This record gives sequence, C-alpha cells and structure tokens, in this order.
Amino acid sequence: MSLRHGLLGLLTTWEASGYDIKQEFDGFVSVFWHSNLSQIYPELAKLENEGLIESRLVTQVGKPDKKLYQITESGKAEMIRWLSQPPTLPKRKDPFLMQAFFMDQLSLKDVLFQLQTFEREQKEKIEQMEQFLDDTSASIRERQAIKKRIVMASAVYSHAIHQEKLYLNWIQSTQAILENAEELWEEEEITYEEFERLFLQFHKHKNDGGVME
Amino acid sequence: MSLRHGLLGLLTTWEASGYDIKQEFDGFVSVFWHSNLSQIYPELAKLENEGLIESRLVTQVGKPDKKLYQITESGKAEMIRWLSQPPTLPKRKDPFLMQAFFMDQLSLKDVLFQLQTFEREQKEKIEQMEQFLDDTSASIRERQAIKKRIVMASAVYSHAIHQEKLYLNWIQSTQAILENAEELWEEEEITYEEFERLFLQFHKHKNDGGVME
DNA sequence: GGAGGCATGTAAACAGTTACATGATTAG
DNA sequence: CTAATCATGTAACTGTTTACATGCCTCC
Repeated sequence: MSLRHGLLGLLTTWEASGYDIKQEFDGFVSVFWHSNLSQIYPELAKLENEGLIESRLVTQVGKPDKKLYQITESGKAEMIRWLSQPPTLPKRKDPFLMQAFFMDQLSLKDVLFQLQTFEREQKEKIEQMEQFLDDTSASIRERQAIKKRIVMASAVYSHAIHQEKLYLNWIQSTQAILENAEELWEEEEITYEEFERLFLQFHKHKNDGGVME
Repeated sequence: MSLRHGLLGLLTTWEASGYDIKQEFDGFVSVFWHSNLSQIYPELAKLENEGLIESRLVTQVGKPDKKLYQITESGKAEMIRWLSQPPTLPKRKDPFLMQAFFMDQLSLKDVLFQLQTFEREQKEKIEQMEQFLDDTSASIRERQAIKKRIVMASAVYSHAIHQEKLYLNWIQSTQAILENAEELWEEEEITYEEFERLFLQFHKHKNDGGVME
C-alpha cells in the first residue's frame, strides 16, 4: 500500500489538489511510482475520511474550483511510521525483459528489430529525464528549497538515471553480440564450454566498478 | 496482461504443472516477473478454456496427482504475436526509492539505519543470484539446452545481476556521502551552487562506461 | 509429533486501469 | 473549431494478494 504514502509524503510539505499531485506523479515521482487520477481522487477521499489529511475548497476565476489537501498531525505520524518500517526489496515486473527472455521463438532479424525499437525509446526517455533535471536545476534557483529535501531527491533521481542508462547499455551490447553471431540462432545444443564463453560475453561488459566489498 | 504470456512462454518448451511453473517464477523468472499459485491456477484454467493450452492428468506414487499442461498451436501463435508487439517501456514501482525520497522527514541517524538494512538485504540477494547462476551453469552440463534459449536467458540474467549491483552501489555511495555530512541535515535553504556540487557528487559516481553515443 | 515439500484449488479483499461523464477557458 | 489544460469524480473491469481448505509423504 504505497500509493497512500506517496500522497501523504507529497502533502507533508505541499498543500495540493489531486490534479497537482498527478502532475508530480507524471514528473519526478514517475521514477519510483505512478498512478492515475481515477485512483488518486478516491484515495484522497479515503485519507480524509481517516483523518490523515484535511481539505479546503478554493474558488478560482477562469479555472474550475479546486480542493486543496493538507496533511494533519495524525497523517504526519503515519508517514514517519511508514518511513521507519524495515525496507522491502522491490519485486521486479518488467514486461520487456520477459519478452526478451522468450525471444528465442522469433527469428534473429525480428529480435534485432525489437531491441532496436526499445533502444530508440529508451534513449528518448533518458533525454527527457536529463532535460527534466536541467529544468529542475533552474527552478531551484528561484524556489526556496530545503537542503535535506534536495539531498534525498538528488540521490533518488540520479539513481533513476543511472538505472535507465544501464538498461540502454544492456540493449546496445546485446544487439552488438547478436548482430555478429547468426550461428547462435541455430537449433543446436550448447556445450558447457560454449555456455561459459557466451555468458561471460554478456556478463563482463563493464559494470559499475563500485564499492562492493 | 503479461502473466498469461509468462505461462505460455514457459509451456512452449516445457510441459509443466502449475506447481512446476511456480518454482520457475520463484527462480529464474523472478528477475522479471512474479506471481503466486492462487493466481497461476485460475489463469491456467482460463488459458485451457480458450484453447491456448491443453492438460493431461498424471497419477503419481507417494505424491499427489498432477495436471501437466502443454501449449497448443493456437497458443504458440498467440505467443509469437505477443513477442512481435512493440515493446513498452517498463513503468517503475519501487517502494524503497519512494521511502528514500521522503526520508528527509527522518533524523540522519534513522536514514542511515534504513540504508544499512537495505544494503544488507541487497547484498544477500546478489549473493543468492550468483549462487543460482553457478547452480544453473552446472545443470547446463547435464541438461540438453538449445543455444538460442541460453543466449537470451544469459542476456536477461546478466542484466538482472547488473541492475541489482547498481542498486547496491547506489546505496553504498549514498551512505558514504551522508555519513560525513551532518550539515546537510539542517533546516536550511540551499543555494544554487551548493545544489550543483551536491547533485554532481551523487551523479558522478561512475556509471557503466558503456556504448551510449 | 511437527515442519516442510508436493499438489490443487476457492473466496474475499485490495489495488490498479480504462471508460464514461461534465464543463469552462485558452491557445493555435 | 479543435485540441489541450484545468478540475473532479463514478463505474466497470482486470489484476494481484492473502487467507482458507485439503491431504499424503518424508525427514528430523
């Protein structure tokens, strides 16, 4: 049940309408969560019912009226409780990796086509993320922003970009390996030695050279 | 609707029971999908009803009887259709990244504790994945395995391990940055110059040094 | 005697998506 | 005059999780 804590978290520093929140979900928040209005509105109503948030109506000119929500003390407490819970490892669900896993059922030509399509879209996504970062950096200049908020946001967004770049990298090296190896696409059994060599080819393509003991 | 294609995909090369399939979902498949028996059984029944798979009963001694499923021609066609569909970018849902994003609401001490806990579990997960890989490699020796199946499986699994290692790396460098910077945890506003320096600290920690144009 | 593996399912609750419904304002 | 933005919601459907139900066999 993370959606409610996403809403609570945003409203901790923010006073916002459902519509405002959706904008955030489509922007920054999209790197770790997503939702749509028809789920957000009822969830806000529920949270208000439980006394974790409160609302006030704001009439506007030239625009429809809106309902601004803010967090209550009990909401803040719930948020702290949730943040202090032992973290759970994310469970992966990735339809493209699933497709890739079963792609031996396509011709090599078709596999390469699918990878190419994905590569194009993934590149675009990364460009958008970097664009978004530039815009955000600029708006930091104007907005009053608290240090520790920015610290955690930077940490999360930079990780998100790294993740997407790793994915792109993988697509590209997989294409490179497959392009020059039609012989892999034969209905033959593999020997253990071949397997070792093959796996290493995928696995060795440099990883993050990082801190792991 | 990827679960059905996961089932279909496994049954393409396999003849298996619901229980067998669940084992795969807890093993290799877990890097890109997960499900539980109470979802798998009804979905198999549905697929059989639609004529995409067929079953036969096998009586066993000392063990309960089981229902083995195999794919039909129409099931194979559906699988190919799905594999040829334009790939969709995975939508991220990561409760831990969400927690991290809102962790400015905890004390620095508590933040570090949460990161540490996650680090420990993530390390364990990676060790398990590498163990699993060793076991699989060994079983390749015995099983007859088709080259192109192994190619795609290697590509997917190696990417999955890289992803998890990147995550671990991130946790570790984030801890390192926060441990020596209590001043970040003050209720102060940030200047643009500070922000630039801060973000770069997170962002620059080496990434995959890969192929991106 | 109890825990865990093998094996199949149903029922209820919860989470998430898609479609429908409304209506004013603004920019192209 | 058409599409997009702002703004809030409901209804129907689909997907997922958790709890319940059964029962034999093996290992400790």
